[in-house]
Amino acid sequence: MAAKQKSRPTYAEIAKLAGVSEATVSRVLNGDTKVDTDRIAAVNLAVEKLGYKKHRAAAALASGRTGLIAVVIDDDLSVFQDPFWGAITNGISRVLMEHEMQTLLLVAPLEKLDSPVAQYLQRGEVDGAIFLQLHKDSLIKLLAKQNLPLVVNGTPHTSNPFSYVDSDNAGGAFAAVRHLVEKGRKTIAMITGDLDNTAAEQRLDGYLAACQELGLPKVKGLVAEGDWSREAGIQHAQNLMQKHPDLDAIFCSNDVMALGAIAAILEAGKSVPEDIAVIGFDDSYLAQNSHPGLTSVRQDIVGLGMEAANMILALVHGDEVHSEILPCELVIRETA
Amino acid sequence: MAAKQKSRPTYAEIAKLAGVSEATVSRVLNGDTKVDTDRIAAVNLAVEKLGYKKHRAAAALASGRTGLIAVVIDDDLSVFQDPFWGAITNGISRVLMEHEMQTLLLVAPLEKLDSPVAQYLQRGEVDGAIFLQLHKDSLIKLLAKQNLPLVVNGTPHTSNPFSYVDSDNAGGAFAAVRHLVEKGRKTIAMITGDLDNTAAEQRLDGYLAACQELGLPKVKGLVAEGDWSREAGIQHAQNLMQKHPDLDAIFCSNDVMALGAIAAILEAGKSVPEDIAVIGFDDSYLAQNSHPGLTSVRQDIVGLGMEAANMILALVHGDEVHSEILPCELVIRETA
DNA sequence: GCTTTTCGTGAAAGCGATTTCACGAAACCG
DNA sequence: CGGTTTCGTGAAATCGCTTTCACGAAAAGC
Repeated sequence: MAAKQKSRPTYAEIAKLAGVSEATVSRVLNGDTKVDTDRIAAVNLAVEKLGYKKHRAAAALASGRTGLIAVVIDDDLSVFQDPFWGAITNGISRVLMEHEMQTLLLVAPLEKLDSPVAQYLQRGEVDGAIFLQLHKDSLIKLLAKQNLPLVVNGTPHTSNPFSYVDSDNAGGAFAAVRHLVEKGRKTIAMITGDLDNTAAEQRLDGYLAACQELGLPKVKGLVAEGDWSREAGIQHAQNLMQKHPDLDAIFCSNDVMALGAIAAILEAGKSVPEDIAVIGFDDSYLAQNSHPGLTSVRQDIVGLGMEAANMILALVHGDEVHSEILPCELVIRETA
Repeated sequence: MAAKQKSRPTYAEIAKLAGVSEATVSRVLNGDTKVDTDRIAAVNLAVEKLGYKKHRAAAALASGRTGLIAVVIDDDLSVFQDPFWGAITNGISRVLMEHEMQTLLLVAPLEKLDSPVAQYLQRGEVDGAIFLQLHKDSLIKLLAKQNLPLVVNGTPHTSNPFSYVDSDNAGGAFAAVRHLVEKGRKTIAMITGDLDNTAAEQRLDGYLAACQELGLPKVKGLVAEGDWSREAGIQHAQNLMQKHPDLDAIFCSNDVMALGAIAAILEAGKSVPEDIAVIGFDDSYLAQNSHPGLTSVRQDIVGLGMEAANMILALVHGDEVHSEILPCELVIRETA
């Protein structure tokens, strides 16, 4: 049924060939240092000669460690279209593979604490888990309590003790606003993402901090809460233009809304960036292929993935880790 | 080191509670029908009561079946940005999960036959593999020879005996051209993808077939071979406009090139779709968020994934399968 | 009605690693 | 220099499930 292999070598054969016991083979292969140097060499030689590779299932059964790290994706429909998780998973996978660990993909709705995925994770079938697109903390808390090594992508809402990786959303937003100011823009609006989301919140914080520190006059009504959608971009851009005739820049919390805003601006007979400059966030495919080219804040998504993987490896290994914030970079194109 | 569980129930406990032997428990849990009905019920009841879940590693060790299906992604850099594989992997993952199988992600360069991934696959650590973005057939052939159940996404180059899933690329292209003709377009050019790629080839075939069947006059030089990039779209659109002043439509083999073409057309002072209509392929994020809205051929990517998963399940189960071609759908927006 | 199949079942032998435990040798101690 | 530790090592138990095998009972065949 399964593929037939020319039966793989086992510890028994290595032990015989190297003239040691199976226990010693295990010690060598698991990096136990308290083994005679000659024996280590002998075992390694035998391993080499036989082309031996560990049988994962057997190792997992005996040791309780599976060599698997789950990448958990909270599945709502938006996920299908968003290249973000592809990139981050890619980064994770590379790092894990280098360390002989495998990436197990778990895509499922996580709303319930007793969902199949939740149960699966509690069952010890993976050595650790990396959560992407986290909406609620409850499951994580539960798992953390059970000592499952965990890393979260994105800053958690509550100040919980779990480690996370995130982009410097505030810093990226700050850089965007600074760029606009340097270009002489005076009335800079922002269309935020869904503010339930910590990333959206942080980007708003960065915008507000920049406005303050760079001495922009405080104007009411320049911040509009969007929901990441193109429609929100269009709608809010229209409103903003109407309410603020002197509006000369809009910073959007993602590229989709930025493109929506640009469409609305052009529709209104104004030009980008001459009349109104626009900056997006993510430097997605969209920004790179839009016309005119969208200036946007780039996150190092693959880097986030690699960092997350390194953290989980450390945790599994029993080391302490601290959360990581990766810098963002402003990519300047034509719209600002 | 690994998470500590309150020790899970085992066959021993189920057997005792149900008053049968462990062998019978195994039979029931693996769907062996030749067991007394009462005993089946008793076992199921015990399983329920104890909240038992099979220990995968143990089952894998004993049976040689791992319950894992590898999703293999040939890793070149473009993968990072392309939402395609995220969507298809998502489709795969859902179906597998429903069948208690797990999705193992393998992202790595596959150029060599002795790469780590290649070795891994040959080692029987997965029950089957689904290949995405296949560039060369050699590895697949090797694995097929070793009886590893395989499904490929995309039509293979050579007519090999492995099963595959693909979109009806030719049909999609045909529909695009037909739409253009129905809109009264007379001089329809095509910018293809990299023609080493079977999808690009099939889309070209569809275009050519449509031209012929719909009675378009044969004009030399209306087909330009691109490479999927925005730059190719720009460049070829410029050339085409120059060589064919009466050009009134361009069909592109993907959305990225279509957006490039549109940029070039606008740059040349012409309008879309009034002067020149443009249709892309993929109905990606880009098409949905572009301005003006890009008419594009949609593939059912998640459907491809689900189909691939069903096929691999059948193969693992020992059933025969036949390759699947899923229909494409033209999504009409503003550019054509 | 007696032999031959078939059928359901449990005992027990793996699957291939890991890990505990005990033992002899070497190193350390006072 | 006797005695206690430490150290490297192998034998053997173990992980939890699957599967073969043999056996008694029931069904079928003559």
